[in-house]
Amino acid sequence: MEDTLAQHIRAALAQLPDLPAEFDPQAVAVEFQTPNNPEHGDLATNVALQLAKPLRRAPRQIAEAVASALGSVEGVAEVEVAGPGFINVRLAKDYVTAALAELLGQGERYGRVLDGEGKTAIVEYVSANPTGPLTVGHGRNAVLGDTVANLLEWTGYAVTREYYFNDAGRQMRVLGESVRARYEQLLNPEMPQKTLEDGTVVPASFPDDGYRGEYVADVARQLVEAHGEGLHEAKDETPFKQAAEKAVFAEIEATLQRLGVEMDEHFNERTVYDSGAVWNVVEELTKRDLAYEKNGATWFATGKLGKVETRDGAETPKDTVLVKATGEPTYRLPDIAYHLDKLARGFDRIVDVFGADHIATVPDVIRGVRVLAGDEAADRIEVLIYQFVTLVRSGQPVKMSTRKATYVTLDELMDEVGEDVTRFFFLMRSPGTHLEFDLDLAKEASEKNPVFYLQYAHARIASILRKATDAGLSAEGADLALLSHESAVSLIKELLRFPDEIRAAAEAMGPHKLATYLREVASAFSQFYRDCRILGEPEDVASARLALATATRTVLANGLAILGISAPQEM
RNA sequence: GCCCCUGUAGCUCAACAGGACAGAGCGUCGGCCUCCUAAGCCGAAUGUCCAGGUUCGAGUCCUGGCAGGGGUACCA
Repeated sequence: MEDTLAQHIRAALAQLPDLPAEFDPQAVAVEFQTPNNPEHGDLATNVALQLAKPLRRAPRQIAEAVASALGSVEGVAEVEVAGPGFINVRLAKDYVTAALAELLGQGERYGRVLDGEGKTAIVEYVSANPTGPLTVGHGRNAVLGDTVANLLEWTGYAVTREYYFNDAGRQMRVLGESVRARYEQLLNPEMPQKTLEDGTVVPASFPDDGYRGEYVADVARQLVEAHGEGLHEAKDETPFKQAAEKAVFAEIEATLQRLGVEMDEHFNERTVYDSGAVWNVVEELTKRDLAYEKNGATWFATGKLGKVETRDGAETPKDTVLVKATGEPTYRLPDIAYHLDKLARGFDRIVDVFGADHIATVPDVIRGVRVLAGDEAADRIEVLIYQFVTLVRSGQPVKMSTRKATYVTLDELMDEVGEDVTRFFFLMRSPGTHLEFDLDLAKEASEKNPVFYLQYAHARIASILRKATDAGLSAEGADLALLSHESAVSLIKELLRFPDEIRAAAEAMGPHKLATYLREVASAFSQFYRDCRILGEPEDVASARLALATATRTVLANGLAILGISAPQEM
């Protein structure tokens, strides 16, 4: 519809007298919005206002000319010029009912759009190293990534969900050492102990920055059961590390499954070492004179690529370390190789979901990719940065650290508030805003959580449909033109926005937009429910209203499916 | 110091690539169940951090402050 109107508008513009020579009506971008004030019609455009300056004439004058050309467009009931020059369009009733019939026909496919048809996308998310259970912070990442992946699927993309991890770094070594210390302690409870700065009492061989979570001792216990003292002679922490990795990954997997997150691929960072891709990056950069040795380390000449450091108002080029003097690469190097790998796999869109602490590192990776694979390739990478989650308990912020075990796990959160609430809580806010998670509120007030509002509306409709079926009513062949009540009409219009809302949420990578929209749908339904009874009405009216209820359930169910939240039949 | 993100109702957050009187939830106050789920509906109150600027029009863009978070590492 919007495209049709846009074409008519361009045609009308072309008919205006005395157009400036450089003005091309076909090039005009015509934007429509759905006004928040119903008095302003169903669709509104501000083209006349936008064009006032280039056309050098009054906006209302342009608007009048355009408006008069839209009146005859099929499906348009009324066109008016309002305010400073807005063109407001009201849709014809039969256009609206025809669209509703179309919606009903599509059923569980309703809302799918074809923007990405035939294209592929990869979304990398979670990507927690196996050093401990997933925490609330990982939860935001997991749920955001998963939902963005869903949105891309609904917009036509074939999506791969990938979990990137590193089990070879320093963190893992410390974890292995932590397990070993606990293991030794189990074998010899009398062994010397020490007290860490936070008061924890640990075996003397426990690393000062070791992992203190209970799961570390659990792994140690399992090792004692399986091997007895057999590992006592191990020459390094390797067997302990491997046991820990296995146990932690199993737990992570279970947590994700519970959250409704299922990955397609797990990508081990080691892959880009084993294939030599990492050293290839260094070599290629060196060839281009963009990498060099200094003080025993290998540097990426990001300074030549525009990276600067500002101090006291003076800008100086800033290079970046790729390989430390110890021979150990920094994470940027494998990250570049990993992104080249994703590009080589041919994805049209490459989405990374990162916490705010990655903001500074992203540009380095992009620079590397740009140099080695070109602009087109680099532009295929999109990074969704989300701000941190602040946990609040008893009105106090909780400092979280996996090492110190002062974290709240995702499992604990789900135990307390449920999986649906957990997902919704992470999705209802824009990724760019800090998320304050008040545990007490989430626990105590979980019944008041907005997610129940959506689920309630769905359950209510399901109940009505059951009763209607029992009463022998059917929506089949309903005369939708009978839906004339104001509440019914605005509900229909709300439902018709669904595909656009999905597109908007996908483009912005902002699932919260969909969450907000679904609330509006539920609200519109509640009003319809209040004003228009179904059971007990004359059969033709009941049938039409039943069709509208069915359509509403479709939108709620499809929307909740995208958000990964259950749509209950009863509550 | 410098860079990035954020600052909207008592609290937590929306506001669709600047658009027409800034919207929800929770909380507060007041109404509504002889009728399909009251986990609901209806009504009331409270407002864009501060100072400039651009624009027909600014919560949205620019400049300068102030506040919170994150970066600025041969940690991830």
